Amino acid sequence: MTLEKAAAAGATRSRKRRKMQQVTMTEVAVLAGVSPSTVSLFLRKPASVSAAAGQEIARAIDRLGYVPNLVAGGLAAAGSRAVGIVVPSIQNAFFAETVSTIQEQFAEEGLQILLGHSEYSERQEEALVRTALSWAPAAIVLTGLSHSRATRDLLKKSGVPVVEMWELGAAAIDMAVGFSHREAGATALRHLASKGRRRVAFLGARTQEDRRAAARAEGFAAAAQGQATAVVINHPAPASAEAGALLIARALQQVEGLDGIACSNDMVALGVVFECQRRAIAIPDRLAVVGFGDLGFAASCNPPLTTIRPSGDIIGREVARLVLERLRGAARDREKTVDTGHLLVERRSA
Amino acid sequence: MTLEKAAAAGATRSRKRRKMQQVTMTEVAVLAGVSPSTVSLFLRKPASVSAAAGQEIARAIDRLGYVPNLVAGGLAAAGSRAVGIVVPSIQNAFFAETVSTIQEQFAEEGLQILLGHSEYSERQEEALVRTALSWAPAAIVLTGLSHSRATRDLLKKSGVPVVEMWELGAAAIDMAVGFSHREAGATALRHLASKGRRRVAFLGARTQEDRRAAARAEGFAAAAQGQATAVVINHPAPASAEAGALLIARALQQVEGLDGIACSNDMVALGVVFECQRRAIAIPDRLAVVGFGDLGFAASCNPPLTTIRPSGDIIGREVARLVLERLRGAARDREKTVDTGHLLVERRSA
DNA sequence: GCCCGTCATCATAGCGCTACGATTTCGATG
DNA sequence: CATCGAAATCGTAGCGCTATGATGACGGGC
Repeated sequence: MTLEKAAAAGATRSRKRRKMQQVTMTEVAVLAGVSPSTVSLFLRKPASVSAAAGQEIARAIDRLGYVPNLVAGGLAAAGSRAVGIVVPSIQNAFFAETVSTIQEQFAEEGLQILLGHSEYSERQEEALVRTALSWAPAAIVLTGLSHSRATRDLLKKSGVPVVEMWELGAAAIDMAVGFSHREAGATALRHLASKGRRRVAFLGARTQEDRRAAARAEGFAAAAQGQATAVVINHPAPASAEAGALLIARALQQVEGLDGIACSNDMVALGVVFECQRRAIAIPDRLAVVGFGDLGFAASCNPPLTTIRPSGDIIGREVARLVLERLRGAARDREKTVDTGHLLVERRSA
Repeated sequence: MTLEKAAAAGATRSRKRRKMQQVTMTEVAVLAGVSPSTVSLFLRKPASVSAAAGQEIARAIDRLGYVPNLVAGGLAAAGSRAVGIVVPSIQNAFFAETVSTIQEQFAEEGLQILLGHSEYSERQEEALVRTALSWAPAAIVLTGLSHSRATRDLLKKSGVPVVEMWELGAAAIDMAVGFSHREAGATALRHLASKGRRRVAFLGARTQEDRRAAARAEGFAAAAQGQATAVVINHPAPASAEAGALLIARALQQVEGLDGIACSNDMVALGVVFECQRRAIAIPDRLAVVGFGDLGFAASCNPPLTTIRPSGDIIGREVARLVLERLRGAARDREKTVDTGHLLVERRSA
């Protein structure tokens, strides 16, 4: 009996867990001569701690090199200061710009970004959302409005703020920031038509997967009614200059007297420009070219590229703003969508 | 017995905390008819749970829509399944490719990426590392070998595995994957020299901040000794086609009889190509151009761009491999550095 | 001098999960 | 059929922090 008890006690005592931290908040508290609660309070709301105590705590933190443990904090507070972001591709300059802007805005607020890319697959997106939710994130940012049923359910059930970006038009899960790609496509068509182009083509890359590129193609085709003869030509590979060269070759072959081109991406337009140089097709005289994206090189091109600017940076800023406002307690139905529009940047190519 | 329980319940009663979770592991365990430990074990090492129990648990998870809480898991396990990655810029295609590859590799292992960009500032890098460490990450991946003293100290003290990528040459904190930029610069010079170019220039963007671009410039200049007259021209803005156009204009003005150019980035080379088209300077006949990066458009250019491929994807793969091996228990001194080298891709421009 | 409101600080009880060691189960063996 | 070892399962004690409600300290008004 007594033996057993002693043995049990001994067993319990020998139980050791590896700590993850060398310096904890408690140690800071001890050194500062306050309680851990006060240290925690100081870290979260410095204003509600007296100046004297605050100074003491700050000194102790500095002296000990204390690094707060957000994992423990997140558990205790029932929610972490991380935001999950899922984009189709990190390598796509559009999303890179947006993610970059969001990260900047968040860094100031101490929010971390959990990033994933889905390769335009709803299945992968779902897996990424699932992982992100495992982190009890403060919010989740997705690209576009098309998601698997399971993704939507998961998100709704979790109650986490959700922002869908880069697309507007269909119903959003929670909040949305973006613009209508249909309209952007229509803008391209109208611009070409205004330049007297009547036999035009839309060159798309990966439109089976990229619903937004597909929407631009649709908008382009729809706006052509009675204005011009429009065809849509697609390439299954990701947008690239190479795809552009291939697509323009096919367009030239397919459309007799082709005189205008809209591309789903400036990279594709760049390929068109290169291929036209090779074939000595004058841009814009014989062929007008409109891009999409207003990527860095668009202005330096020969000729400078007329393109549609989606303003990925503004999208990023607005996404960050919505998330931040929600975190600061804005009502769930405060502001649901932001239309960032699109801008036709007219240069020389069309 | 009953009284005690009641008393305890009474004391606790008024205290309420908001739960972060609707479905917990305990509920899964109850439904599956096993203990929480077994569920946890199943989730981490399915092989060490009997097939029958495993099936039951899987069914319960599915039925309840259970989403594991990695925040709690991370706290209990003294370390999370997140990896902090800091790159100078997400918008830079080099790093985008590497991060993209790393993310793919990690997704399969259930590792999350915490991403930040430092804008080439050691101060910002330090802040990002500090935040990342707050997440008790499984590893931290940094770009380059130059970091603030505080960053190095922080990292060393934390004991977290560190991989520095995209650069080799100086001492690494822990592990490193990359290549010598000095050598890459030398390769560019040697290639130009082999083509008989004797009056050459290196066009760099942002070399005060981008130490790697600076190293390429140095390697280029050093290799020129006795081979050619080399100058280095720099532009303070980030690499872009526009910068390329500006730089080549300055180079042409500065160097009489200029016949060879190496660029710190394919984007800069693209600007050079455009500007030369405008000025009717024949590439490569009058001016040979070597880029860096082998970005998507390099092969479609007019003329196709001779460039140096740094293999950002291979770097990403190797980074992921080193991290994964370390997590699986490889010794801290198992393998420290991986040289991914660089590859001259000869096309038509030089 | 007493009461009360305000502000700063504190003690405590978990957040949901995992590691550890203990315990049980079960087939194989002598 | 008892014995043993391996495999499967379980009970428990935290991981480090924050939210909550309680306590103390202080000052103004009566």
